[in-house]
Amino acid sequence: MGVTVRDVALQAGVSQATAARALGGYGYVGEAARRRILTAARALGYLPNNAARTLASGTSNIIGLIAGDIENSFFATAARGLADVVEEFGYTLIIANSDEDVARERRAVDSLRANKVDGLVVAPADSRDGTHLADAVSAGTPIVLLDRTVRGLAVDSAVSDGLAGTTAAMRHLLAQGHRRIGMVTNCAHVLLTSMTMRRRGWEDALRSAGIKPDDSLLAVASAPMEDGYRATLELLTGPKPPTAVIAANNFMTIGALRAVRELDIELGRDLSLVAFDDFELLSLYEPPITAVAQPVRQLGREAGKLLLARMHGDSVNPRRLRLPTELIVRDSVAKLRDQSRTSRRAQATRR
Amino acid sequence: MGVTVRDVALQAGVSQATAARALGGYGYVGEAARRRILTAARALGYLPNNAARTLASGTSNIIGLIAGDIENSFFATAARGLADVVEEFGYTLIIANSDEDVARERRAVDSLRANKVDGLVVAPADSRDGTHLADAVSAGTPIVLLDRTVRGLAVDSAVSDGLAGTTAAMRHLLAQGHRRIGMVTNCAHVLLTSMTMRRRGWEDALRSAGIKPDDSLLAVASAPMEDGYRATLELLTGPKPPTAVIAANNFMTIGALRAVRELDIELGRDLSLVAFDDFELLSLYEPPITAVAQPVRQLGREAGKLLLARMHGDSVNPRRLRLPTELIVRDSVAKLRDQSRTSRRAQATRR
DNA sequence: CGCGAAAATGAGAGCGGGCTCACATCGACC
DNA sequence: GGTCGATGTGAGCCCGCTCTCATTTTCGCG
Repeated sequence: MGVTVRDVALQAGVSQATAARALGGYGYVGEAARRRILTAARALGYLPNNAARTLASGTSNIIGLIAGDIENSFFATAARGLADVVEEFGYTLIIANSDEDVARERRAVDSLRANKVDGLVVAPADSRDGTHLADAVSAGTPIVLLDRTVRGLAVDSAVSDGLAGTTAAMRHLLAQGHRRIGMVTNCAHVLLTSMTMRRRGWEDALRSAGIKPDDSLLAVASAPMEDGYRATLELLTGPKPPTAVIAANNFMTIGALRAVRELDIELGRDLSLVAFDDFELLSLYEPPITAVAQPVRQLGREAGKLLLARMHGDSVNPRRLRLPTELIVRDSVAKLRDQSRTSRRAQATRR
Repeated sequence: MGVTVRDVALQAGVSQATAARALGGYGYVGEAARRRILTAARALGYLPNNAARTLASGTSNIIGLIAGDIENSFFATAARGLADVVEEFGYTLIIANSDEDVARERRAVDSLRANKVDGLVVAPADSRDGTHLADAVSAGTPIVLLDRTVRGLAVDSAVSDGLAGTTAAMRHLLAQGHRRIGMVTNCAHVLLTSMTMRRRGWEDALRSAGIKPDDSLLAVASAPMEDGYRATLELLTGPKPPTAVIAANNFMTIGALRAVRELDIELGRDLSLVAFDDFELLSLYEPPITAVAQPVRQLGREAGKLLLARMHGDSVNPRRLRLPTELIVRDSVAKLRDQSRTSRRAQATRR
């Protein structure tokens, strides 16, 4: 079907081996021969067969990324950062989705390994189940964890400092006088270490402020993602609603905003909100939303660097990178006024 | 390194050929032998080597997607739809970015072809340059175009009806009395047929309303993407600004919103806006933004179906799917009042 | 001029699995 | 009992490339 090295060799009048060397860029090839070979290749429209190359050399120059959900802008951005780094070294990135489901993640790992990826970046869907990841590592496929870690799996990882980020957000809210602070998270908060950290940040901050964490202020979306709307709705219409809320990731943020909008609550006056994970539109929202920004692209980049180092034989102890977050104060957080506890619904407002 | 068919065969006490048959799911294999082989495979942790399989069979079970920019939620969503369809048939999706640059697109096509993808879905970055795509097709790699088409390239395509979408938006604006209607688009509007169609919708609608299109109302972002902010700023601060604007894609929309916010213009009163391509946050914006919604996920799905059909030997004439869009009326479009022509800046408003 | 090392080339053995072919086995049917 | 088709199994070539090894050519230098 396709043009092969043999065809090119024939055309250039050299042996298959020499043509392969010129085309593959290895070994000795004389200048004249090389030129003839490259010319012939161009004329014939030669394209290397990566499958053959992979089979023969044992290395594919492909790196796999297993994201929780590529539709989440977090992963899209991280993927971009990762691609930037690895492509610079001639690697191709291939992306798979786990849908935050370990079974699918396992299948993705197998499929990627079957395709002989040289390395794997994974956002693990379950911090307690990493056997398939350990298998891959012991079979020689290096793995770097992204955004989350797995208990007992000693591999490189690049995550953002969710604990510090949440702590900063909480301190900000507490400083404004808030005491009843809720958090909208998803049921995966026990499975994803990133979520666990944010939850812990919430608890710890409350405790060290002398407040007993009230689990009824923890809104848990039942669907792995995107169900933040319902959870927030229940939280805000409950018997003792919070005066401030932290949305634990960007899907939860969108869900929370929808709930807030539907209840006609005025953000930054009757309810304070901090979003974990910033994105462009949050700054354009009315009011602009205070957010904990993560260096998402950088996260992807660092994961790529760690992986490349590991692939190139680096054998130091696993490095656990924890990138700093930044609290971006905008207008969605208000000082707690006494009346806000009694009448929280907005009364005038839009249109 | 890895466990091979031979290892499994040895362990199961059969020939390599029989083990391969059982593992590969082809040819005749006795029930007893099959059972022993599968058991042995599981015990040994056998994983097929896709490179070898691809080399031998000439088919990789991999489908490639070349997106303009995976960070654009449009492509992320379309990718999702595409993945849904092809994974159901056992194909793996691999995604590449062209950054809306033909040269990169060409490299991506080559790389994907080198990896022996069985089919390709491409959002072509240049409607005038499709030689590399034609090459691929004539070399036997079926291609389906997504979101855009290429002049003179007779292949399947799945796009949304941008002309009708824009026409609907324009009709809506004209019905509200607007005459000076601008459009924020990007410089690629000559390269991307999707953009061209939207622009044409703008022109045609004006013409059929008896208005001569004024090119100074066409704001063109110079960077391929994301520069919509500057373009909108210039448009709105120019000598004769429009009373209504259509943002031609979601990056332009975000840019336009930033500009509007910065100029302190009140949307839905002093300026009307319609966004082409809807997304969740537009409905939560203040005011909610009127948008032309595309069936993005469906677009990806249809592209997948077209590709699968083509790969499975379908040889009918190329099908050009054009999915309908829907105008979702929200509050960012206002009736034109006379005064809006004289004083368009908001005078009171926030903070 | 001759020698040895470096440079250039070719032959050919795999890499792991698909696939063809030859052969063996087993019933079923006349 | 013999023939035939269906079923099961193994041997071995081939996919396109990498890579080792042997061989030839080139070239610097005593």
